[in-house]
Amino acid sequence: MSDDTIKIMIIDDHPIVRKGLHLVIKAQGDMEVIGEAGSVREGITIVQEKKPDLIILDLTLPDCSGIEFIKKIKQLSPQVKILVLTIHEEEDYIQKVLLEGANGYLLKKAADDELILAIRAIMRGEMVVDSSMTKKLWQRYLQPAEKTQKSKAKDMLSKRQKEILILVARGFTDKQIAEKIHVSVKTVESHKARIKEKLDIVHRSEFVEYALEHNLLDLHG
Amino acid sequence: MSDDTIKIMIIDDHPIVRKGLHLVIKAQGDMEVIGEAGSVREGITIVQEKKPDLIILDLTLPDCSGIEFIKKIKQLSPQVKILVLTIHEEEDYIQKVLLEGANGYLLKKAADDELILAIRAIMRGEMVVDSSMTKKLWQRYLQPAEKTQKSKAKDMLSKRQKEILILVARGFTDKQIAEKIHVSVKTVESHKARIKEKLDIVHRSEFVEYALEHNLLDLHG
DNA sequence: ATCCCATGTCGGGAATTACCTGGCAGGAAA
DNA sequence: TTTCCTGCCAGGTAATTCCCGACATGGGAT
Repeated sequence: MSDDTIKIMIIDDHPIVRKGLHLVIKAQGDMEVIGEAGSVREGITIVQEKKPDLIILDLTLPDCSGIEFIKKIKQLSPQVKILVLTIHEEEDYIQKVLLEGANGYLLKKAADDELILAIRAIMRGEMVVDSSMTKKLWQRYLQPAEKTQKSKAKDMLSKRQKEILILVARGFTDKQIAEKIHVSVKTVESHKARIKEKLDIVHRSEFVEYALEHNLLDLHG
Repeated sequence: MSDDTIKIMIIDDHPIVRKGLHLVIKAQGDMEVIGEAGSVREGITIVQEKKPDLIILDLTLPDCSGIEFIKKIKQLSPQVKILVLTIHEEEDYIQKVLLEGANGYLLKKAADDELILAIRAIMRGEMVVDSSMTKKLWQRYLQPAEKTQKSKAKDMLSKRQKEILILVARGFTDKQIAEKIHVSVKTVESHKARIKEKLDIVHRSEFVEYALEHNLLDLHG
């Protein structure tokens, strides 16, 4: 801790990517990879043991979402810097990630020297966001309440509503949904009605569109 | 060409992954990376100039599908080996890729020494498939006609049927679809009925499921 | 040449589903 | 405490989908 070597830890479920990052970092004189992990479980253990200065984190981990991980890490050791490195260009992710306390958000399509620059910037206390994402960020924040509210609507939907939104988008009828969640068809209908009101939508296809845009579908039960 | 160094080219749109691969390969004594590209256009040019022995190819490229690329390369220089390295675990991909003449299919979650082993195996003339995919392959080929036909059904669906399948999955009503493609509601209905028969499905949700499994949705018009 | 069959195009009428209006209870927020 | 939001539910009506058909066309097999 006394020397100024930056202790870095890599969490990514693709060994090849880990290796690449490892080698890129090792090529720098003042950085050192002190741990690698392919899952959240491993990750947390190693973080506690090795106490890295900075964690390079891929969001799509097998056991749980990277966002949960950020939350946990920031609880355990708030001083550790987190650089998210991902393929996701969706706006939702970056907002959540930054709100959870990540210090940087870089896309995997970034060049490797961008990564090094980002690490140094973060260690100086700056926040780094991939340039191709900043445009989207600006759009989001410069937009007046109107659309912004809709964008935030996912968070405004209750758990139940989000649940039903997804089931509708997956093509289930109200009846099927009612059976799935053990309520009457009428209840499902009124939930749907309120979702429609909130999101200002009319057609079923807009449920799908919304779910698609917010990555609520993606192959699973 | 006279010495036995394996000349490798990397095509992947993530520079960090490229770097990683590059460094992993360079660490071997008998391999050399003679070119990198982040897109198909670049890729083809470099292949023609540098004449690599083996191409490591990511399927998700910005300008066009990796499958098209394989086709082109195999036309231009049939002797070049192609190792597909991807995150896609879907069965569809691997089948197409191998049919197009790829010599290997590895997932990015593979370890880096697996990659090296794969390269050597391919250069010996073997075919390499990621172990986590082989199970799926077996399932596919061991299954009697019944389900296999369903798997192949996507190709068996007519253009019109596929078009309608997607629209249904996107949540449009028959009426809306009819307007979109300028036919009567009744026509849409009979198309749907025939799709259902072919795919042996009953509910709308199965349209969505099918479309999701076959990557027919993914954010676009 | 002829038959077969998948495809693309339609209807009528029945069955199912979704929508609108309205109500009620409980909890959180103001 | 009052208001707002949520989750729950019904009746009646409108819309959608399903199940029976139909017919013309064009490619493949016999």
